[in-house]
Amino acid sequence: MDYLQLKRNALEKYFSHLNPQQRQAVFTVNGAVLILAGAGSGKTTVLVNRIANMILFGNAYNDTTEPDINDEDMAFLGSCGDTASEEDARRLSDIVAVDTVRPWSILAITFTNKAADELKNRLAVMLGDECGSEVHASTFHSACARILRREIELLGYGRAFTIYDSDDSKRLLKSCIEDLDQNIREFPVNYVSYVISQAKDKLIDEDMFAEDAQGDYRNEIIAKVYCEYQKRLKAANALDFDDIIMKTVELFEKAPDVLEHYSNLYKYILVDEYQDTNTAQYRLVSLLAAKYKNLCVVGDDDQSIYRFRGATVENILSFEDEFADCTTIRLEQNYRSRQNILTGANSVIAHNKGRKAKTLWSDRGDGDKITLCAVGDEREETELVIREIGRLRKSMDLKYSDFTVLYRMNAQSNAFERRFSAKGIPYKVVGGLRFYDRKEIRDILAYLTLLVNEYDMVRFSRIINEPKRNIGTATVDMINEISLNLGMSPIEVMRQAEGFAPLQRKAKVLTETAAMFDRLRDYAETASPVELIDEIMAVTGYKKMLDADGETGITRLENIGELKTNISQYINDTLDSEDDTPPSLEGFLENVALYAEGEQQDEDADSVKLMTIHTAKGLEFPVVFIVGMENGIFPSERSLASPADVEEERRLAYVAMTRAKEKLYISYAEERMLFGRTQYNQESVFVGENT
DNA sequence: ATGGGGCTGCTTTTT
DNA sequence: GCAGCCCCAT
Repeated sequence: MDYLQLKRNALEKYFSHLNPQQRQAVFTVNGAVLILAGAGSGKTTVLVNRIANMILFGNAYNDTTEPDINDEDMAFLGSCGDTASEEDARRLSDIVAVDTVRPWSILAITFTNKAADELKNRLAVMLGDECGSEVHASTFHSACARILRREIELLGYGRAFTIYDSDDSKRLLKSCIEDLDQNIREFPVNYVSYVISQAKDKLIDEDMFAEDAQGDYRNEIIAKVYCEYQKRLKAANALDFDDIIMKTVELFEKAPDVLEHYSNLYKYILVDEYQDTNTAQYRLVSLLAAKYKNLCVVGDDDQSIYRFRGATVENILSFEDEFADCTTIRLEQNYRSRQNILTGANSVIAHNKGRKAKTLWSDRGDGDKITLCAVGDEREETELVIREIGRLRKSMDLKYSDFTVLYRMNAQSNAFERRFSAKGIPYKVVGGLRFYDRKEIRDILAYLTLLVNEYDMVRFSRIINEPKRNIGTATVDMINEISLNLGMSPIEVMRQAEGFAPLQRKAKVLTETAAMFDRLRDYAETASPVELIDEIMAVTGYKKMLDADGETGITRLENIGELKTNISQYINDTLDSEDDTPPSLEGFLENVALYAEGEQQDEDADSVKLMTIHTAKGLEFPVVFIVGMENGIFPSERSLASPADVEEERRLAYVAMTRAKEKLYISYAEERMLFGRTQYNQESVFVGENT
């Protein structure tokens, strides 16, 4: 056998735990690659192995040059086993490697921190901790925030910018609408926020929006609000989530040398869940990949369920047109579910038009048929689920944690929670209120933020009278107005309260409070963040306030204790990771803003899981109940009018069905109490489509 | 400036 | 059904 043959055999053996399509994806290193990865097809495994291949062997598999090889190495190539040890891998790499990629030249982008963490962990296992952690695996937002921390001064913001989540940004938006003297009823914050966010997702800035709005009364006003909102964000030295992407694109377009720098740094780019990218993210990736054109995107158009937040399936659908020499690979073997479940899911999704046809298959056997259950009302639905859980626990020896109930809307969890409690069935609602959304946590974080960025007007307004200091809304509005007009920070305005006529009556309390902030800032110079929180709690009277608040006060103090634990953990983790950035308060706050993980849930707890289908994406469970399969619920009432929306709902149904490994139940009720009213629904159109 | 009572409105969610 | 928000009374 010649060298090329031996080399390929050896590499195929090294990756023999993958199927042929997965291996093709792993070996295709250069140029544009589209990996259409069906549900449960081992997508993350492919990503991890592809990165490992790039680092260890580079383009060895497809390279056709024949180097001089000594007999000993040739013999090794012919003999190296399929359970290659790390030593064997090194030697194989020494012999065959061609154009290997340095780990830090790889940018792997995901949507969630969870996905980024999983990628990092599996890379560390496969490549060793050191090499694994050198790969840049992060979310769109943290990758961009990292870049902006270095470069944002080019756009006129300060490097200590704060990141506003949707609650912060809605507060700011509300103040803009009110100050522009608009009727809040006619321009509800949620609506305006949605419109502006949609615009930002499409890279439409306030000037472009104003131009497009000409002649449309509502949009003309929204354009004014948008403009004011951006002005205030900048004054507060803050970016909202959408800005993080949009400003990075703006930076790259304005400063070609900066783009050049990052293009040279990230020579290989991988994007996970590509079907969920929006226009801004698409543009960002295009800009970064334009120079070397090594772009690999992974996704499944059938699992695109985030259209409502700007995701455009078109990005994945048109990828092959965009990159003419693109290699497309389909992963259709499913390692998760029984065939009967997949057959049902395939048959439902086949009703969608304009998709990249895929047919999932499994060699795990047929398994049971999907169980369809018509019930009278939501009460009967819960009884059905409880009965089946009891039955299967006995007959199949399953644990509570093997069961999951999936629903379309959070409001549907209520009926299950009540009945599960009544019957003593342990359950856990996954998702919902997050730790960092709690009032007390947001308040303490607002204090911390102000010590880093005293221009942050939203956080200032949040806590300046919390606990009560007799500084009411009228005074706060006045401070903010002066601050905006003079370009001073609100705290600076308070310091100089004596000098502003409208504030003179309140001057005493204002200067005192400003002095308190100054002392805290001095304290922060030398104290650890945990000590700083204790000092804030004591000095501001926040602790006193909670102490006086009985039960809720105790819980809230406990939560703040939890926050302190999180900070210590962050500091330890950052020290351990030998990252180039040392731990800091700023770093922690960014971490909180971009990594607001949900409630820590003990994975071991033996409980039935309740969650929305959106939350379940990417997860798998032995037994799944999809409940409320009724027109008006699923597909949702609001989607019924638009075929495109119903298609998205159908994809959602597909995601739900493909979560199940062993058994799948689908139920629908004739009558259902929702939002305090009884409604009568027909079975969902999707029910009939699954056979 | 603050607290209480009525009214609305309400998919899906991550960053 | 209920939470959050607005307005009004104190």
